[in-house]
Amino acid sequence: MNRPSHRLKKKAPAPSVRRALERPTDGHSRPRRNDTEQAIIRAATRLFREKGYNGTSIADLATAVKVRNASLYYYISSKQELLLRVLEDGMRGFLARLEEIGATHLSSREKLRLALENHLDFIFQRPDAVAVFLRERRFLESPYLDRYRRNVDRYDSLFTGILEQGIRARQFPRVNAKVTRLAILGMINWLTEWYRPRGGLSQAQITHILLDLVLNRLLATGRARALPGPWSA
Amino acid sequence: MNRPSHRLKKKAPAPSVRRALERPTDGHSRPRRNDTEQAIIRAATRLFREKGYNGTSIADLATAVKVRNASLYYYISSKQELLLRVLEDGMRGFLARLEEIGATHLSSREKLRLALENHLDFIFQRPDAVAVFLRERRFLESPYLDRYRRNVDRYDSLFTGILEQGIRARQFPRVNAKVTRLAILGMINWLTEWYRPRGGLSQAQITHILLDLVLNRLLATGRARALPGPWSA
DNA sequence: CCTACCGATCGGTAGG
DNA sequence: CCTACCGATCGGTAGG
Repeated sequence: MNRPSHRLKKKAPAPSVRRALERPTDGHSRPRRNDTEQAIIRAATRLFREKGYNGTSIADLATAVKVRNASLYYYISSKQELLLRVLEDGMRGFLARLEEIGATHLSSREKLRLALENHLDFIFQRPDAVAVFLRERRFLESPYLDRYRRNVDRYDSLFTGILEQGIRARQFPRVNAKVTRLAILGMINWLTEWYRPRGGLSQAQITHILLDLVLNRLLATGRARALPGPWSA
Repeated sequence: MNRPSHRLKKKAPAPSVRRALERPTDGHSRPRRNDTEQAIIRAATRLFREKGYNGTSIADLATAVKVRNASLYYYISSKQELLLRVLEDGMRGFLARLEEIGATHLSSREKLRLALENHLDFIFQRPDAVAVFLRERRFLESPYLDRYRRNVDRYDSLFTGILEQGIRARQFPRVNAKVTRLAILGMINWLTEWYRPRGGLSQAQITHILLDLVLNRLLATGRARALPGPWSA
């Protein structure tokens, strides 16, 4: 494959000029700093999911955002810091909602239902962010890791709290809390590996089936067994 | 940090010589080709799990195996081929056993129990291989990917077959087979993310709890509910 | 946000 | 299984 000739001749307009030419002249033209920052984080999220953190180069990201490699360092200080920001951006809303649920005075069963719905909604709405969280956070190193670990711990402890409270209150059967928590998270998180928007099942169907599996089967108390839903066969 | 001086002086013995000196002079000294090949594949499995495929360099691997970078290419033809061999090495025994189980004339419930035990045994015995299979196989490219895909498909279809047969035979409740299969695999595969040999639970305990969750709760028919085991609370 | 540039490392080859 | 070597790419910096 031939190199593009402007690599050699250095005659073609630089990206910023090209963008200005392509941009509609309707007034709200120049992207603000925050817009570009957000664009970088979202593009990185998508690329990190697709190619992995270590498989994504700064050049890949610059191409996706349509700036020069070096320009990215106007917005981020390192690739590690970018990973941190991708993770925090992805986690923020999710964790806030889980905190709310934990703070209500609903029954453990209702809390768990809401927590699982929150979890599933999030996977459907930001699948790339969740996949990066699950697969790539292990590549975060000190000092970024330390700052981030609290988020993960908080998430674990909120979830565990709901489950253990429910077991103590006899709203759930006397299962092993630790393994059951991890089993439930495994069921749910595994969605990021197989869910595709054009698959045979809608988001509502999948949510219904999984909630039924967890609440009415895995954690059935022997009393309240729901009827099978329309999609359960 | 200072470079080791032999980098500059080129006086220290080369690795092969050093190994010969360190080797006990008891007769069975020189490793055979197959031994070295196997050592490479096992070291790669461990490194790919620890650092990811893209995070592991040929130099990392050469260091682990104690040969020069270039020497690895006497045994493998490319990093991609190495990944393929790591995956095949990890999958072989597992798949063979699953085939055996599928070919028996046991009930679906018994087949599923054996399939899950096989799956769990494998995670406990070869955690690195399973983790690499789950996380890194997506980095396998054509033409290696094509050759490998059949293994994955076979594994899926064997597992699905057992579950669907059991649902048709009314040995399992009328759950959605696809989602339930993925939920069970998620529960089990998630083990690779959290199991640590020095954790609070033994392999036997975890196996017992997870089998109880799947067979007696998730797939309870309403008739046979096992008593809670000694570790279930 | 750009041009210009860099040392380190990457996977891999030639030839023995 | 080694020495010697390579072109490409890596994440990142200087200076504007």
